[in-house]
Amino acid sequence: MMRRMSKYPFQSIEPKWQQYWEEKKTFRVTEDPSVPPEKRVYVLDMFPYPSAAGLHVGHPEGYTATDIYSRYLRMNGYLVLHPMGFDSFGLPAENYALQTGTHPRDTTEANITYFRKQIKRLGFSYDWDREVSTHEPSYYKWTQWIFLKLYELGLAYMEEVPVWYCPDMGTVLANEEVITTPEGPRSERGNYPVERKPLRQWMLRITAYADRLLEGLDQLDWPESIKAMQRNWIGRSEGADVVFPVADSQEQIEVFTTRPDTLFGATYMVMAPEHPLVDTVTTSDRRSDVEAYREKALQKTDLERTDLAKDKTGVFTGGYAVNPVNDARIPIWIGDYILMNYGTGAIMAVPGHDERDWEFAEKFELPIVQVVADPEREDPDRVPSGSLGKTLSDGAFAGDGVSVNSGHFSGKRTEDVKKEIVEWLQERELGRPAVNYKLRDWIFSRQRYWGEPIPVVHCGDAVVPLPEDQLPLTLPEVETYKPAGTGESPLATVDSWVNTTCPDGSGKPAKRETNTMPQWAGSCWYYLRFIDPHNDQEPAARDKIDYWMPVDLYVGGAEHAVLHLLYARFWHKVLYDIGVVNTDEPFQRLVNQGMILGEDGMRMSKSRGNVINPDDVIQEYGADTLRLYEMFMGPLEQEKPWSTSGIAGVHRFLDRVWRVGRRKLENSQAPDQIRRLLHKTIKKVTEDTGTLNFNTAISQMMVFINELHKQEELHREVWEPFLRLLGPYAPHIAEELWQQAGNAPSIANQSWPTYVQSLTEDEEVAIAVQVNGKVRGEFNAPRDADKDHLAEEAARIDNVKRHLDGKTIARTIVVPNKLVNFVVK
RNA sequence: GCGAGAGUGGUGAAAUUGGUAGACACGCCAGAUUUAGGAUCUGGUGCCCAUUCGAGGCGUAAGGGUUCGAGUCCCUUCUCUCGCACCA
Repeated sequence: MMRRMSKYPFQSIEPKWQQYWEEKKTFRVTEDPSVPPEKRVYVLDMFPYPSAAGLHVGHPEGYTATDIYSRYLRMNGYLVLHPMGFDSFGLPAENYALQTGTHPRDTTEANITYFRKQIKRLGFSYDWDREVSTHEPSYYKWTQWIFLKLYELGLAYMEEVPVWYCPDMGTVLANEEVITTPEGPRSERGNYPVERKPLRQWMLRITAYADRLLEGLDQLDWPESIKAMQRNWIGRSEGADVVFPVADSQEQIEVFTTRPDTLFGATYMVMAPEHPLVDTVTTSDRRSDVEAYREKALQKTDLERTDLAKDKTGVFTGGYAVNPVNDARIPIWIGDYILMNYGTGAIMAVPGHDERDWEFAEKFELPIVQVVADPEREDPDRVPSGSLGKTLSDGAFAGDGVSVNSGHFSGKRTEDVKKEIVEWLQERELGRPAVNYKLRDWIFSRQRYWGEPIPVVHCGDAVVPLPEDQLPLTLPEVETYKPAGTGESPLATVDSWVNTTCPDGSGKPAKRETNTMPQWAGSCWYYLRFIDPHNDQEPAARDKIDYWMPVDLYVGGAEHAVLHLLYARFWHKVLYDIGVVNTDEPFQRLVNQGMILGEDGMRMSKSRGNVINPDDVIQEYGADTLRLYEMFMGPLEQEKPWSTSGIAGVHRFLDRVWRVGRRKLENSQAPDQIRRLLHKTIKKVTEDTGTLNFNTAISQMMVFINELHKQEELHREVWEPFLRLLGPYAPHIAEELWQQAGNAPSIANQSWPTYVQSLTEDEEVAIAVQVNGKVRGEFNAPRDADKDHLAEEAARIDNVKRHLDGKTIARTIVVPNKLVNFVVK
């Protein structure tokens, strides 16, 4: 590799200023009551999991963005809370322990040390006195405390549920941690096969907050896509529960439907194979078929019940139900496309107006009846009652229309029928309005070692929460990190820890809960701990929470769109309800930084060999270059590929800044043109920094430096404001040049430069001249020259004359300071 | 299929309320300086013609519309990315 001949000694400048900031605690922030609320800002990064691989180039992207913004705000007189910490519980450290026997704490803390060092090398303006790590007992004491609150509120409970179990990891995973792959369901982390298994688990009743989680989204300044994903995940749907009596029986089957208006078209029912009434409705002659199907379906849950769903399957139970609106006897089937854990686990099938039911009915030759007509395709009054109308000529019609073949509801619009039919059912106690959610309760326990122990004790069959004064319940040392093999965590093997006495005062022997919390737990509330990181009386003091919350800007990757951001919102709302926090939502504004791809435009990965290591970049070009380059690549939110020559270009800019800065500073007035350019630059950089459009701000600074570079002299009156603009972006070189200009550090404490509007506008402007909308010439005119004058001037241009020659001017449009357009015939 | 977003030079990208498309940077070409250079400096660079002078044509995924004027507004179509995916 060739030696770089840089004249710009970033190798010595950067450590110098990092040390300065650290020693002087330049970025420490304390709550100052004299700062008015609108001048207090909380700027937060998603804290990292300290992996063994160290920082990747994606980390500095978001971190640089918030750093620039924070520095910019400080220079504008804001008090900025800008902390950093580590999400330090998690599976990789435990897997490593499994292989090597190294305590996860040792691995984790070594990784944190390395991460912190790497992050500091980028010169971010964090208040490091507020650093927290979720694995520290002083932190997870309060994670456990919040769990106890959830338990008290009935929001944490135990239940035997079919859960995703991963034999390779010996643990249970949340639905959200399981992904569908061509090989079947797999763990999101590690890509291990997983299977369904009923196990007793801790659950959090997030569904109780479904509506509030949904409604809360409206007031948030978040990307639409993230809000849409959360709405979709919550999956609220309104409809009705309807009761179908089972024929010749006292039993009844309840179904959930979003289309009560199609009730007259329900020609059969389908229940999930696991439905408790299957046995009851099945007739003896159908029993063996039903049993066999059920068996198969239950096995299939281990595989992809959803993936095999392309071809619908099911069997007839032999039983019949009665359609409550028309007393029709309709057959009851079971089919695995009906999920037990949504709605009531049974449906009324309306094949005419539901594609899935249509498919099923076609396959098993079940009757299809049309009960809605599409007025755009046919006249509702002429729909035949015995056969299907035009609306159903190419399959089910699931849209809204006008009811037909529906007794006295016929002729009315879908929307109205929905309402009226539910009222009709309600009067007869055959149904009621109902709401369902796709959102399920959150499976909260993990059979792992490296997580927060769940602070409860099992006294016989009773679950007794640990008293608060016994928190934190710390992790014991263990011999082995292997799961117990019984579906229990490694903690189950530590008798001395598991066996305890019941905290109810009876002193009876009892056993500790051996499950631990998922990694999401610690990250659900870390933003609150940053506010008061050393408080040993409560998670954070309420007055400090009042001072800072909510988070004004939260920046991180879109991969946390649903999980982390939904869980954190849930906890926050609970904390709001019990008075711990002052706001209903934690993160007012969210920005997702786009992923940085490899030079080949592909996702960076070791196997592709396209990984860029930030350490190498800093080594070769310096932290300021890395920061500036990542911001210059393109809009923050956008995905963008790395470019090695692109970073060299940005480095060239800083080199040039440095070389310009070597000139002797003149205290005389700068040329008018330079002063004007400075003011334009201040304006552009101010606006773009405030709106996080860092790429265009940088490009304006480049324009300025390119111009200064052409000059012989350097004037203090333009140089110092420029350095202050550069400061948030490339803080090390800015500090150094600021000092070299004879100023006392730190530039970070300087005020942001202001511009004079009149100086951002040139006295002379270029006016484009168009004939019929095509540019035919250009001339200079004084700013704000009057319209008639501009039109006259424009018409004098030779080329314009040629195009006007022999034609009549029908209209002349003059846009002041911009253009003149002659419309000719 | 549903939901969200995006299509602009060889590349990353700019472009107030509709007002000179391509700022800035990379790459490339030519030149200067240099023992050398992924150094530095100067000039050029959307495409097609002409190439000596621009009084030229075409250009923002495709087609249509509104307008004196459209990357920007409206309609239709296509492509791509991301998310969800039998949720009744």
